[in-house]
Amino acid sequence: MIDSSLAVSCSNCSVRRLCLPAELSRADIDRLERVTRRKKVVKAGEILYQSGDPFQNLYAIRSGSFKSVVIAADGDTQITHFALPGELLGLDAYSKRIHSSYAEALEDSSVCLLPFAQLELLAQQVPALQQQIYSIFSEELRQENDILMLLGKRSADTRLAALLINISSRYACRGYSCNEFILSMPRTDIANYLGLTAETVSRVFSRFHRERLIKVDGRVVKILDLLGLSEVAGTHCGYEVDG
Amino acid sequence: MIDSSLAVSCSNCSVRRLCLPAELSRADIDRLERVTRRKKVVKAGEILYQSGDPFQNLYAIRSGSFKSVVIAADGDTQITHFALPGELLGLDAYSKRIHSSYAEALEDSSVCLLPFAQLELLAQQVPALQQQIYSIFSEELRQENDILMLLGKRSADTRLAALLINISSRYACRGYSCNEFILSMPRTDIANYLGLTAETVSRVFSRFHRERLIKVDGRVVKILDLLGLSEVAGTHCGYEVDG
DNA sequence: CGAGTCGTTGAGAATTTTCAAGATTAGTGG
DNA sequence: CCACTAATCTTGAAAATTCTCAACGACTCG
Repeated sequence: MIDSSLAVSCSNCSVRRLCLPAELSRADIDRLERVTRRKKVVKAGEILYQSGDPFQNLYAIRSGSFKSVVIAADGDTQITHFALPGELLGLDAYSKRIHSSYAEALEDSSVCLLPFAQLELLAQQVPALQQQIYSIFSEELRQENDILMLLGKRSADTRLAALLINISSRYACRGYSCNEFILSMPRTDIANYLGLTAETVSRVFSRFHRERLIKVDGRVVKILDLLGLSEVAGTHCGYEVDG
Repeated sequence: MIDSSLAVSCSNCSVRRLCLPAELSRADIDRLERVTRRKKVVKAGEILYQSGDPFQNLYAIRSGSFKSVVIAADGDTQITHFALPGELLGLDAYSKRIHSSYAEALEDSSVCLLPFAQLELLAQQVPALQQQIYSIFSEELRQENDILMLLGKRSADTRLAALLINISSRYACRGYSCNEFILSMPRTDIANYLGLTAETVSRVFSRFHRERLIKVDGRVVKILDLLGLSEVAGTHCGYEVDG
């Protein structure tokens, strides 16, 4: 259960601001690190938390990736997020104290457990931490806007291009390569997420490949022409992409 | 600028929990109400805040409705939210201290201004208020999941049905009629939001009408067969609809 | 009253899905 | 290490859906 290797350094982590706020005293940092020390390994296909589970932790992804999935009344499932290394899972469960979606590892992954109750207590005593938590919530909402923008697109081309740029940018933010990466999710998951069929997703991948926008080999994607891809997407999806 | 009529009573407001937390002392409530007293009237088509504006307030909608719109790199616009009476606008701007979308009134509206800086200060002294703010952030994220679910649907029918149920449920939550309501946004806005064209939206409305799922007269919608509509939507979109 | 916006409907064009078959990859057990 | 099974991915062709372009009526606002 406990993983001692540090696949994602804390300095590249989305919760770095939370774990290592600049204005904390040494004593506060120690207290915080005591709270955020627990790690967990989740194998590909395993569930991190189930829909209906009580809310206890936030999860910071140290390595690997997850999908969050909501189950509809009729049993249909809808993928609502792909979570990448350095990102957070579970924030939406606070208000109801219950997870309304489940999170499944797309590959062997490792997460950092953040017990929210303890975090909350500490934040009451440390205003800087308080503000970090607001920031994280708010940033999460802002990134949702990028996703809504992506899903509001009408054509399959546009949506897939926007998704690729979105993922690329999110890797860039964490210091990973933004030109070449592995899509850890199967085509069916991408299709579900984008409101398309797996066949359409596959065809668009092939076409992008033929048009030399990207190089695709199974789940390995290399972006060859970011500008061209951006034009197809018609957006930067909210992320700044520098050279 | 200041509106003295109370179109939405505070007890029906989404921020009621924020404005009137149960565990506050009389003195704290007074302090809070001093902070949340300012109101603003926004006429149909007017902008509440512009993209790029500095973040200062949250806005609780007392009456009327808004759309939030993101402008893409290529000038394309994407509607990311419809905000109804009792709901909040602006939470996503906290982290960057700047609004990344603009909010436009869909009809003559009235909002309650919540200066976040002051709210934040007060929250540091009142843990109950702190938790309400987390709750509001988190609830906002959870509702985003409902929207992602809706946009992940593949057919126009399903998406529009899901949107109608979503809006109906949101009215129900605030104590308004969930069977009959006015869609304050034009068809083009619904289409933009759902990733469809206005013509398709119009056609689906007509079909739903013919199939006696709803009664449509321009922007007035009456739900005749909620169960049937839910079946088309394939989901309750996260809201419980009783009776 | 006239101009403009909004909503509806039709018909052909374009896109996407569906259904089906093969190719490739991944995982398993011998 | 190989063979075998299962899952994933790709591609094709026909069917279904949605979009585009166009026309027209209803409504609103100067």
